Amino acid sequence: MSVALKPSQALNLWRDVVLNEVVKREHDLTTRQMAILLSIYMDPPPHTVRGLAAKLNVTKPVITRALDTMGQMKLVMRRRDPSDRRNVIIGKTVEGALYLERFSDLIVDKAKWLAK
Amino acid sequence: MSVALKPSQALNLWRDVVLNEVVKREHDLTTRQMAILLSIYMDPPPHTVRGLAAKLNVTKPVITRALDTMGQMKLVMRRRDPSDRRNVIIGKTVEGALYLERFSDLIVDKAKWLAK
DNA sequence: GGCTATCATAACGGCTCCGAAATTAAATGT
DNA sequence: ACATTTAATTTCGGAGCCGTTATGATAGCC
Repeated sequence: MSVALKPSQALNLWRDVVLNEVVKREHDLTTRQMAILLSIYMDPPPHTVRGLAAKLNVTKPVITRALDTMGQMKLVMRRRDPSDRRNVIIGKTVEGALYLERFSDLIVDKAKWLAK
Repeated sequence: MSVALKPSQALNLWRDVVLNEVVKREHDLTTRQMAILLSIYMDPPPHTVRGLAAKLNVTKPVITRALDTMGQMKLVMRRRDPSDRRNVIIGKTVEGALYLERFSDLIVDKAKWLAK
């Protein structure tokens, strides 16, 4: 099953959601940070700095710094990989899950009213 | 008619699109710039600095600077309002329309494969 | 043990954005 | 005509993110 969406509906949806995020100013994540956050929560684990950097096509310090920022916001968690202590395993948090839950509700709600 | 979308589909859609934009690195717009751009192209004109600032709940310099940046990218256009020369009327460009057309195609395409 | 490779982070300089306050220009009121 | 109001911009100091390069710590190989 697929989700049918017309071009103008897509742009209106994007405008509604982005506008809502800007006005709300809750966490003020950059596009890269959002991509990292969604990858962590929606892609199968484990997630490492190296893996995320490769996926996003950015350098590793970009990931490290984004994790610093989002870690302070409690949206993600870091811990050392016990089996190879060079690696850092990136994990979810309750706050992060709640944030994305609210975010998805917003998208679903805006989508509902698109072609009304 | 409405667009049915489940929470996990919404987040997967967002991840796909945002990831694509990050990897592509075409214009690298901030969230605020994207909100401004989409408002200009999807909301009924006329658009002014003051109006956009009020809509996004930001100060006017934020709008002025975003228009500087996106003007250099040829995504938007500025001209004085002839009937009240204090106002600046913000308009669309061919490049901006093409950019958003490609962007909407991306969203539509990603949406198509969501629940496959 | 010692060499090399790998992973993440820290340090550095550069760029862009931010909000607040000051400035310029145009319209309006008296 | 002149003071006030309104719109947009410029200026200023500060904060955050960027990529490159250097550093530290762990693992694997001989």
